[in-house]
Amino acid sequence: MTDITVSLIDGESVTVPVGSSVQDALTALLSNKQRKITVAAKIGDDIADFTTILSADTILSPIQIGSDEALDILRHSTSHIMALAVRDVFGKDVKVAIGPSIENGFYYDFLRDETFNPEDFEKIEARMTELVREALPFTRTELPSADAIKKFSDEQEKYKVELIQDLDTDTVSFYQVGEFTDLCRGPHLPNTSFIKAFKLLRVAGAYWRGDEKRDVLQRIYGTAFYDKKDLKKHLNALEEAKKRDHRKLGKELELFTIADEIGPGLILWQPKGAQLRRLIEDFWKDEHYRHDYELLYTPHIARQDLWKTSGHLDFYSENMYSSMEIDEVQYQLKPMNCPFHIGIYNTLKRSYKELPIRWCELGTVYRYERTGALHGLLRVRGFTQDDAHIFCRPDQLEDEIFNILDLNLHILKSFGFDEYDIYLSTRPEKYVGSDTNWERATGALKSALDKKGLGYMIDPGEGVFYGPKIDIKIKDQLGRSWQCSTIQVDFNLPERFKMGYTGADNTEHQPIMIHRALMGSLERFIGVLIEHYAGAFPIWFAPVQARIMNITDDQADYGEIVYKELRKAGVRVERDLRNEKLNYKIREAQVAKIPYMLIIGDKEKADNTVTVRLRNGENLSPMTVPEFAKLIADEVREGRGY
RNA sequence: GCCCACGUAGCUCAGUUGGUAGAGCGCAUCCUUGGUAAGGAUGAGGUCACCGGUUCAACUCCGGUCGUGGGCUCCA
Repeated sequence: MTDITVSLIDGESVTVPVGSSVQDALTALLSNKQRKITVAAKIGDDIADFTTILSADTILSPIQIGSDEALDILRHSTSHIMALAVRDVFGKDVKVAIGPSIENGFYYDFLRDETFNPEDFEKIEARMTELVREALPFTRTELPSADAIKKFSDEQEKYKVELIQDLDTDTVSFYQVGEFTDLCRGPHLPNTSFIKAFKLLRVAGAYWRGDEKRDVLQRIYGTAFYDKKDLKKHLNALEEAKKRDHRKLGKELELFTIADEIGPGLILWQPKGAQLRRLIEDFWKDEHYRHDYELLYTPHIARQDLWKTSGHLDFYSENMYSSMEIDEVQYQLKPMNCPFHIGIYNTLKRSYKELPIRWCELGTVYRYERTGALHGLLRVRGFTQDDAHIFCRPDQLEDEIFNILDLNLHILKSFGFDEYDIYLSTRPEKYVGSDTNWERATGALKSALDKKGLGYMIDPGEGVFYGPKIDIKIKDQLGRSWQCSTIQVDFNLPERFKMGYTGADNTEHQPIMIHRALMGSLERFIGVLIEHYAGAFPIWFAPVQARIMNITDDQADYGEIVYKELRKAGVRVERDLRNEKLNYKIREAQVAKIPYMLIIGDKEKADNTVTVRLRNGENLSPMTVPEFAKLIADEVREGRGY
């Protein structure tokens, strides 16, 4: 038997006998102690199965522990182990569906009459630990599809039967670990001993194949790592995210509330939340003015006919609230602001010289969301979009998109977001508008992104039926992504509302319309801001910038004077002049995440100063009230950018 | 909407096998006047989400309604 030499991606090579598999090559590799432990390998772009027979010209790239791919393989394998453990503990009456790896973990869907509870988790985890300790190998086999269907029919595994039927291939592969043989493409770990750390996290209902008309399965979520430290780190991150939950902080910091008697998905802004929102709105309006936008206000309801013309009644009615009758005419609550802006456009005959027109509005809209979809500030039924519509000529489109991106990134950056995932969505199967227009618009979006130097991913066919769009997801301090900004080209509404302008050639043309929201909605954006800053907002938009606290009652009168002076100077200041110990007052201010604590005792009163404590515990030397007001003003100017 | 869990004082939560409720924080009053993360005492707060049923008796058991949370988008 002759040997073959398999090249490795890094230029090395390994020699194995003819007929060897990937596993043999990996084993040979592992004997070289210099290399890190490998859990799988890739041939080209495909993850190679261990049983794949190698040829001499194969280029193998080993997947090292620590890579994202290795984590996927680990988690997918752990889901098999969990399924095996579940059936060991609860019997084969538990039917299995699918068990993929997902971001940060894995799940497996089961059909079982009783529900899984936390005590069950302990039993399952205990059994999993035993299985891991046994270092059970994962072995691959293949069967003709017909035989596989028979096998699973005999075992009454109807989900597996359906999966194979839908695959429509001649043969299917299986992986066996212990007693559990699962339909699976692989790849898997060499054996279970690679699973060093795992944890089951929660159980939730999930429809078979995501279809709400089909069986509801029980989905057990878990996560796994190659190292116990990584698991601990991940669990700590989950804890940290919990602490930052905007619903929890919103209550603790008295920012907003949602009341049963008022209704789900309807936000009540408390004074501090309202202040926070006002500061954001003011900044937004100022920035739009500086970027040559005009501000609009429009009503919350409109005649139903408007929504017929716009087409919303045809394609959006399930998200709209039912109509109300006023003077025998039907009116409906607005789910979008666009038709109103168009209404303003259409009140005058427009010339090409007027374009582009840039109109913005903080427009409050109402949309029906299913109760199960509601979530704090992030998904609500009444919300305020930071909306704008730009009406322009085709030759202006690219510049306008560029300007929007410019303003968009500037605003996001001002709030501390400078990492983004950008998606460009192209023409879907069903669409309106000419192919030429679509191509031109998509090209304009692309070149604006390129000019701005922004990397982006293409979401093919994910555009809205009326035009292509750019979506921007921002990343918060914990690295989580949030969809906020959207920029959409629209060929539909200008047509439906018969919008026009007179061109230089004295004939009528149709303007292009751009919809865009940068923060998405104030509700969502503030929700994300709360989590991003964990409630400790920068000075320039912190609802409270400073709190005055006296040491004894003797300085209460001085505290009042300082309070009035700072308030006049425009500082957002509170006073805590209660008969309490300083320690106690500092603790409360600290919990409330107040940026500056102004401490006044006899010394400060005599010198006409305040002692400044920062929320990080640091102290500044005493300063006069005007000095402190200037410090705040400077910091605000720096944060706002001017 | 669907599945599971949950709903007790303003907040965070206890409440054993059915016998109409507790703690801490907060709040009020008093004592204390204390220099950088909780001083002490006393007291007031509850139709146990709502509606109905079982029972001599329901916060507790059963049914319904409303609301909240985790999911239902990642597809061998």
